[in-house]
Amino acid sequence: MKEDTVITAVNSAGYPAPAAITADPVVFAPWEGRLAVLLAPRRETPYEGQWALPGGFMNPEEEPEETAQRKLTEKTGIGSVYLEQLATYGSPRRDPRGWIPSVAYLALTHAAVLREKESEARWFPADQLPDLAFDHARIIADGIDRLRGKLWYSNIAVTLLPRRFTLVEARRLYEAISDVRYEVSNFRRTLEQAEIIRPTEEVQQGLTGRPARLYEFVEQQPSWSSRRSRIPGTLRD
Amino acid sequence: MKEDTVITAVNSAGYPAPAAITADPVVFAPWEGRLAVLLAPRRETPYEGQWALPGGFMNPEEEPEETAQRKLTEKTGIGSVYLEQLATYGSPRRDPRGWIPSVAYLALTHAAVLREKESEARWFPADQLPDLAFDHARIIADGIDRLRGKLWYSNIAVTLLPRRFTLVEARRLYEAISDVRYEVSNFRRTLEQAEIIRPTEEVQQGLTGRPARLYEFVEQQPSWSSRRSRIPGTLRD
DNA sequence: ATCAGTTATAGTCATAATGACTAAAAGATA
DNA sequence: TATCTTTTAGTCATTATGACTATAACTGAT
Repeated sequence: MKEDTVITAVNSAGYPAPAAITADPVVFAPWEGRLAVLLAPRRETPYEGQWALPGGFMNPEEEPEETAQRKLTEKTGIGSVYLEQLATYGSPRRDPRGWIPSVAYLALTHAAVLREKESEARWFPADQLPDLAFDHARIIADGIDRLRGKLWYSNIAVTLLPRRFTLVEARRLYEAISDVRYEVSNFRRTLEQAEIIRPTEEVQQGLTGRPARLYEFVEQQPSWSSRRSRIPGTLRD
Repeated sequence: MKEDTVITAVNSAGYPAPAAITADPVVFAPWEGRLAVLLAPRRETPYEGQWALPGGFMNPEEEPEETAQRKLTEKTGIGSVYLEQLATYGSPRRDPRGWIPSVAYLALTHAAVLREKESEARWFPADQLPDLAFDHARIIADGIDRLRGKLWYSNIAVTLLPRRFTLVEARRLYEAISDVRYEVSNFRRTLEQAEIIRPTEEVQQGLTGRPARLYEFVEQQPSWSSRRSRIPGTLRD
């Protein structure tokens, strides 16, 4: 495809159609104590050389979520991750190539799944992003908002931590996402009382100090927490 | 267009493209004490004669949200409503005509905006829906979930009530949406304490009994409530 | 005018949750 | 064994919540 070429499409009924649809995963992971986003360099026009979300064109017969996962694997080598739909960006001017809406996905995983040697993709701290292609900066900002919004009302963080983790690890993650410091003791009480996490029998040997107990998430699949708060009392009967 | 005709599209770069994209508003309003959804009868194949969301095809150069509003007005005569993106339904088999993703919108308004005489659209109780075209039953279910989820954590109900309202009106609405009965006194306390609503000087003369004070929403635009709950104590500094 | 009958508002109060601390436990090291 | 470090495990005053009870403001009938 030549530079500055606008792609168009007309359907068999004679009406203009979108030139294509893309699916773009916004992949988050804890990385060096911070929340990081996975970006891949663009290898083609437009925005060649700039960083972008590791997404791409949907194929016919493909669910958008499948596209997000497939493109993520193609561009970064990363396998199956947690995906939830974020939003669709459909402004007709968001892509210089033409009318190409994008379905964005919130994706969560661990930083370790990326083999940096075998991929051109890289982690970037969520608050220090490079120049991004298309409207991807906006999409990432919306992804961060979603993640923050669900953090304390779901066990969404389950996908960002190993199966067993210490309270310090969990607290660092929550602090990295929300950009707020929590009081250690109350942090544990809140998560335990909301039945988001549960202690196990295991402890982890630290380098120094008392060994930390290992915790696990109560449910395995991310879901909204059952605890209702701020909702007024109901009537019996 | 003939029945059972599949529409296809190929873009100018030679790749298959979606045949079209639609935008579908899920319009809610309080109606006869219940939560109701606005539906319009389909006048064309496929699903001719069945009830469907009042949406339709996006034009090029159009934002999806504009499409949702335009189609709503075309099909029901209703003017500007509150719109927020709900989700995109992109399964390649969701529309028998071909590859046609739909961007669904949550729309909120008052039942009175529909002039029933001048439109074929109708309100249906959200828990008594007729057979629906496409995957619209699923879309509406997701819309109800979204509305319930935000009910107590935002002032989203502002768009469903008149500018000034009584506590009983507000409570009936909250009960209709959440399908839960609330204790009167605690209901008021919760909404006032969360600074979602605020009392005014006015009172409304009822048919019988003590007149009810009129309330208003604190902010005018729907937004997430500032009150943080279940989030553990932070550290000072 | 007074007295029910209604519908709203305005408390009360025991219990639970929250925010801010303090104490103690369990390891490594001097 | 003393000391330093990192975690866990309380304590406690304050606030929020759930479930009631009391009072206020109106209408209509005696």
